[in-house]
Amino acid sequence: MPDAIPALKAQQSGKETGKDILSEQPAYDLIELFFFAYRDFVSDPDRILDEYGFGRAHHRVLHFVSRQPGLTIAELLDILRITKQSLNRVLKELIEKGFIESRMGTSDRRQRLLFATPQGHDLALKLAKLQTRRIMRALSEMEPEGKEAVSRYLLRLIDPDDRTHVKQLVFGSGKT
Amino acid sequence: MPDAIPALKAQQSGKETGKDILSEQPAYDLIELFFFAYRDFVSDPDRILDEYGFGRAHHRVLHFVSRQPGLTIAELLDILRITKQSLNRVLKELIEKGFIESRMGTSDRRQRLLFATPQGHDLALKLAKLQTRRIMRALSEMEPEGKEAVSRYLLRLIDPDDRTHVKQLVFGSGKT
DNA sequence: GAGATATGTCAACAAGGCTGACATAAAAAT
DNA sequence: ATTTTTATGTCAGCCTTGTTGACATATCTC
Repeated sequence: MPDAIPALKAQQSGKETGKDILSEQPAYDLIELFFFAYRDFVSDPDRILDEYGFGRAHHRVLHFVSRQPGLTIAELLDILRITKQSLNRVLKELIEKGFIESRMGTSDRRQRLLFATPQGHDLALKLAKLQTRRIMRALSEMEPEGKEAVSRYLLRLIDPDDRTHVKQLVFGSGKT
Repeated sequence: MPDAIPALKAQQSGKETGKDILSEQPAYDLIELFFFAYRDFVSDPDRILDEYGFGRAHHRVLHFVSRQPGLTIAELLDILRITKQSLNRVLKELIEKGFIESRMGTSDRRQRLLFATPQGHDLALKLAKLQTRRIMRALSEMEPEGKEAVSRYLLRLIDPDDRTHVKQLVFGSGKT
């Protein structure tokens, strides 16, 4: 990281007020690459979603419901970090159009358990494959350790409090 | 990548219709980690932006103008991929509040060259440092090759057509 | 039975995208 | 020199997706 070098020198030669110099020198490269990568990454599904009259909000909901059959509203809200009113708007549309089904909870009948219909699974898979194509292109020619590094990096960008939760969600159990 | 293994087996044992099996098996882990990481990454600056009456759109504009003094409207539009009307709304506010300055182009007087004011640079730096803290936390205990891998991965997620442009923007010249 | 919890819903609003139409000044082309 | 193209600005209205606040219902828990 070229940006860090002048900072390090400044610190070593003189005295700085900041606590940790390395964290004080902006990592412009990773900040900007993250922006551009995300910009392009989420744009792939847009065209397809459009055909169904859906947006990115629908995509997120459908994705997690498809991945976690039986997800409750509360769990989904915790994943997406939006209000129940916002969620309900898109969820309602997904249900009306037959992509998601809501069943009453068995142990707790106040809960709604969400399931993707076959149609819902199809669409979710289609979109996931599209994004996977981009990911595979980026991973190609990359060592397994490289993929490991990327995975660990992304995981550690997440708020520490959420990491175990996310790990469970993503990997199924609790490893890294 | 555990997801790819069953696919590979399916392909090797039988015959599939898809072109490339590896790209057909959803990389759920990287898809979801990317979502959660981005969610938390962009949330850091929000509180500070709020104090100034700004949103994420203002942040993006300010960031790139601060990083590239003399950026033109057209270049900014190309980076952000939004319409000029959308850009103008937030840009106007940034100029009115004294965070960005717009000067007439010298060689082409139709152009507006954008510059961050000292106040603008201060805010941009403050936000960049905040995000850098998260990045450094994620990179800690990571080998230099790990950081390299992350950087290359993000770069290669970007549309191929844009990569050289982004490289120039991010790294200053044209290396990788 | 009382209170807490999971969800649904109405209404209003804000941010930040979009389209379409039109205006101006300056550069470029003829 | 005139015409055309380009870079930007602006008005008006719309859409998606987020927000808050208030209130309703069913069900679980104590």
